[in-house]
Amino acid sequence: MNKYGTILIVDDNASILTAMRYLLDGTFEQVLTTTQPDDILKLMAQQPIDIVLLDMNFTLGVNNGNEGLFWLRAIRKQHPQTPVVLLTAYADVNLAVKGLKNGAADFITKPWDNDELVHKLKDVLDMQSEIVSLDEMEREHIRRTIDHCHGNLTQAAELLGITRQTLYNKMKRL
Amino acid sequence: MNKYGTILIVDDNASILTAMRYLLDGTFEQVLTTTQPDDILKLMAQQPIDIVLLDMNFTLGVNNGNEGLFWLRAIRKQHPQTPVVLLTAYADVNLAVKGLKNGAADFITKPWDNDELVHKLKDVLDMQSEIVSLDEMEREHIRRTIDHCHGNLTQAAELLGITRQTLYNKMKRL
DNA sequence: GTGAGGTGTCTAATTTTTAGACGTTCTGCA
DNA sequence: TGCAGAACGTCTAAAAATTAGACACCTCAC
Repeated sequence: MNKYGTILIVDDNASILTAMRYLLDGTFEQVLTTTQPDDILKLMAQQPIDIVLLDMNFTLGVNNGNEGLFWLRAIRKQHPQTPVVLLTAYADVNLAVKGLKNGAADFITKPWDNDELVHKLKDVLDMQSEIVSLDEMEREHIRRTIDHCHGNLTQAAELLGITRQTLYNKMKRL
Repeated sequence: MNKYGTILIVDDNASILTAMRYLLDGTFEQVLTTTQPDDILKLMAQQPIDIVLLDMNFTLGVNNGNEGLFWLRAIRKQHPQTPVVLLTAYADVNLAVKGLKNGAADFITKPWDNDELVHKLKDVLDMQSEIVSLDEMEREHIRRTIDHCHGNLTQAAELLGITRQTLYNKMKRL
């Protein structure tokens, strides 16, 4: 079975980290953990992290998840390509929704089901690893742009920063 | 004040449609409404729709929102670029979350606040209208791909479907 | 130490993009 | 209805980018 790279787990409860490490050791090549959210960006700068599992309920400071959202945004800002999965209390769906709208890839409620957790993490990584060719990306973006301009090719070309003729070329090539 | 194009509102309650039409007439150039979800794709095929406001609680058939999710998916499949905003019952956050994960742009709970509704719709449209140049999109995708390959340029070039030299060129041009 | 794989650089041929021009068609508006 | 501005479709020649292929160098695992 292929392993899934490096995961970083952030939770202020050390025993949860131990449980997680034990659970995920077989799935990931490397499992990093920290109780200090301040360490997140430092760790991510030191080495490539493939996914972050972030607890939203820090007992220190305000307990409304704002701190979790703060760190989520900080991670997203520095590493927009790294998926972040949230851990929230079972009741706190609202917070999870806020998290999703701030770019989290998914969320998991505590207490969690081990199999489901692993499955969700794998899903997220499988999803985001679909890197497409530059041509394919270009095609898709051109299609979106033309659609956005309701078919006005002149305007679409201008938005795309290319000449109208080049847009014709690219469309002909399909 | 610039108007925001065409909105399509889908709700099986005709009086809600009337209220919506009255509310949104000043904000949108054209307000289309229907009580028949079957009409959605037909209408969208006939003319460009800029945003869809979709009720999730159809009284006909099952009332667990599955029908709403079904239509959301149908819209997303045919028109992945058109934002869909969901209308759900106040209690039904779970359904809204499912909707967001199925590609909805946002959701609004019934009963709704008029100002908030208009504001959310505008937000969604302002957001998605950020079409970037082809170069910018290319840069971003290249950055993501290289990151995904942890810096292995040969592998990144192959994934992108271009030669290594071309990747060098594009990176030099920044 | 050696072989596989990645890097950085080069060349010459090919392809793409560009600016600019032209007449035609569409569209909004008076 | 007719007009003007905008978009369309097509063309040219010059400039720029991409390509395949080659070469020497590095470094890491075995």
